[in-house]
Amino acid sequence: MRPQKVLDEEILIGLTKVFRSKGYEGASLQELAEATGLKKASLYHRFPNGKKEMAAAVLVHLGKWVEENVFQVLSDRNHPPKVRLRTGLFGIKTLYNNGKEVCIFRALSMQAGLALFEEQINKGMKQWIDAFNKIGLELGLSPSEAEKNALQTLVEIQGSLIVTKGLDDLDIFENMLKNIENRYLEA
Amino acid sequence: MRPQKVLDEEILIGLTKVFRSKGYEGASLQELAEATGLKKASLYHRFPNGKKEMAAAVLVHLGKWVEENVFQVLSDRNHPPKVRLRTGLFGIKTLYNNGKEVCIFRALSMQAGLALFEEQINKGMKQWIDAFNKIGLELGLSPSEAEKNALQTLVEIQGSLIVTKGLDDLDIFENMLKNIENRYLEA
DNA sequence: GTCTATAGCTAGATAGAC
DNA sequence: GTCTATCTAGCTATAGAC
Repeated sequence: MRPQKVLDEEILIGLTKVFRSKGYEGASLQELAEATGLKKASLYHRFPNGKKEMAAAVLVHLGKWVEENVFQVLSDRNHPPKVRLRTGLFGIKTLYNNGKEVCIFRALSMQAGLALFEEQINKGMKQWIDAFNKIGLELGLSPSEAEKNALQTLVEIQGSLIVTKGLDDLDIFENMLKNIENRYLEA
Repeated sequence: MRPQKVLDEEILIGLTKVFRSKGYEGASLQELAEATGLKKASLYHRFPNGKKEMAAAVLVHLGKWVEENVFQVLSDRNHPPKVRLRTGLFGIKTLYNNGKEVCIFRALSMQAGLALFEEQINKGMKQWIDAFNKIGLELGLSPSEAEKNALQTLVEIQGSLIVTKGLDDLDIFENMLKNIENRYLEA
């Protein structure tokens, strides 16, 4: 076995960067190869099913990151709910690089005909709502309020990312995260 | 002069449909031609600068629709502010076809390197905020509250469109419009 | 496992007849 | 103004040497 020239982790980071900034259709194999430091044919060796598989791998990779740095943090009973909420929101801030980076769901949801992504996106969003629903309950919200707050939180994160980019103003994302935290703590 | 086989309005409707559902990179000249009922070469006769010009025309066309059916409605002094708010929000509901259609800003903001779109998107978002800021003031909000509410409204519209599509649940968009209205009226 | 080279295709865009 | 036919460039993907 010949040693890998580029580690899997580094490849995924490169792929993520390109898909996030260019979207699925906009990301060319050329760019993906350059961003990973591999030649096109080598990328196909790692991902035999081509571009689709690369994008799917990016979704899984980011999903794992969120699982560790957001969902697990929010549900970690070793810490009080308030601390978990704060830490989880910090994970979200990191995920989107303070609002500079786009949500991968958005980047990959624009191309048609790839039902695989739609399902992963649907599942992913449900996980987000579920995670925030639970922390809301632990913070003393009623079931109906917790549910409402969780949906609202997802909407505000997604919406503020769009508006942050459109108006080129990182404060919008930053402030929205603070508002989300305060709404949970005041309740 | 030979008569136009397809009217400008119809062409724009076809182009809009494709760009909105496929995004900029994902929309092929093939599809754009089919959607408009013209052949590719004929499309180039109408839009000599090609795909870029077609997308720009779509932005202008939708911008005019919003100007008429949202901004002018919100600022029409012939009606009381509450009625205007309700009617403007109904225009927004129509614009996005109850949440089934994507925001054109989102559809066109994913491709890189076309500064033209970025500028139009930035300008468009500022207009939205400005319009909601004014109606907020007329409804008796303080300047700082009106500003906050206007930004929040844009975030919630954009975010709810994303989540509505991701979770395939039109109620999310519908309810968010109601929440927006109530927040203004209760203030 | 990585590479060079290239196949096969479709994209965006044009030429020129009518 | 619309069409058929076509160009060229870029795309995704593969073959096969090392």
